[in-house]
Amino acid sequence: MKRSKQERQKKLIETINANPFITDEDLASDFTVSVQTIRLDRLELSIPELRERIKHVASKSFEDEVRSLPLNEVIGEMVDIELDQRAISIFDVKSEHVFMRNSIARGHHLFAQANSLAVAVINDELALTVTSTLSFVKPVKLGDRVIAKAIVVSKDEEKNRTFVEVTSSVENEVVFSGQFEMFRTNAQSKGEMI
Amino acid sequence: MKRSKQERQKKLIETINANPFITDEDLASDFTVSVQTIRLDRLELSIPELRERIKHVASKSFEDEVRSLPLNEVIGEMVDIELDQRAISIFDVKSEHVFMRNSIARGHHLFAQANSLAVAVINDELALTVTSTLSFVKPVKLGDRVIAKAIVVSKDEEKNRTFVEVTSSVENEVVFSGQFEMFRTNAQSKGEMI
DNA sequence: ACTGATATTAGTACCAAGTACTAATATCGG
DNA sequence: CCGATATTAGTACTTGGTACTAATATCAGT
Repeated sequence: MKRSKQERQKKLIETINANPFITDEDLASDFTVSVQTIRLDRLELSIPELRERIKHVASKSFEDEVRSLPLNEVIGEMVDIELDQRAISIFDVKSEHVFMRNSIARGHHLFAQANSLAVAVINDELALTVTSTLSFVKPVKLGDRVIAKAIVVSKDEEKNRTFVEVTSSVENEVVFSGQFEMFRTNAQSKGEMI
Repeated sequence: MKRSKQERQKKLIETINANPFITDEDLASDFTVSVQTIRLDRLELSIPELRERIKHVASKSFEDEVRSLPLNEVIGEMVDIELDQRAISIFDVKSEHVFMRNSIARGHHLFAQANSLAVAVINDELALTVTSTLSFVKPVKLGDRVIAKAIVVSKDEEKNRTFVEVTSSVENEVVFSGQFEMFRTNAQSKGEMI
């Protein structure tokens, strides 16, 4: 069954990679060797102990959470905001945002940045996009830093509408612009609503 | 400094949520109480010990690893496509797509579904969105299944433009519609372009 | 068959970060 | 001032290890 040390160690790496949550004891019985052998193997291969492995996976995910959640809140990093007036955010185009073929950013990421900025600039409990008109002026490429500026251009208090204009640029060249008509629940709801 | 037990426990929850990697000892010195007090608190609040917390975070992330990526290709699941004619995709609204406050889907997810469908329906090497006009007709809620239909309405061969109309509905009720003007690199580029 | 090297196993002491439990003090509210 | 609640202290025990020493196995080559 068990071939050489090398072979065991190779499988050990695979096994631990597939399931970092396995203890030395379990590994030992899996490989039908002693716990000490497993520990010597880990030592030689410099594979950390269970608890360190788990911690690593956990902390990695904890950082990612910051990266993946923001798909909820504002897309891009908010650098300036004056509620009901204007807001600015920065969005760095990474490989996960572009078409493989040509490294051009997918439109919905630009929209997401602009739309979430339009939502954020509105000083209210709730803001929803009603309509919008977009213009993708110039392709945005991998590595570009997109700066989006949102400006509140007008309001229709009766209809609970706010009109926001967002312009995104890369190195001072406009790449995208959009007009957003936003619905807002207005300030009656000053009190907490659960 | 320290108010009541309740207050401490409330802050304890917050602290641990913010950083699950903290030990009882560190918590004790943070709150200037004994380690035992912290342990009693955790017991009462049924907060697991550090190692269990870490394990939880790690295993959660281990499963999630699949969910965070799909923002790349088509958003939603393509169920039908006839190139240059029409395409249909389904998108299930999950908790990561909605505003916490009211469980309404964020606009950019609906846009992303529609936009990626508009891109997909175009039978060409490359399709880019040039302009679009959107209408968010009705709020989409957590748990809704959004069906988007894209139809190619016209073409301007000279200008390399294709016009696509996308209508999204939930249970046969229209929730979103968008007109997309798409740019396409046309069929000269039959040969592979790297 | 014998030797030396390499590999494996066994065993001990120790650590971190706990649980579980008992018991002694503090602190507060009526 | 008394009793209840809260806090602290202390001990025994647990997991999943590290670090280290020492005893065996196993194998390869001469």
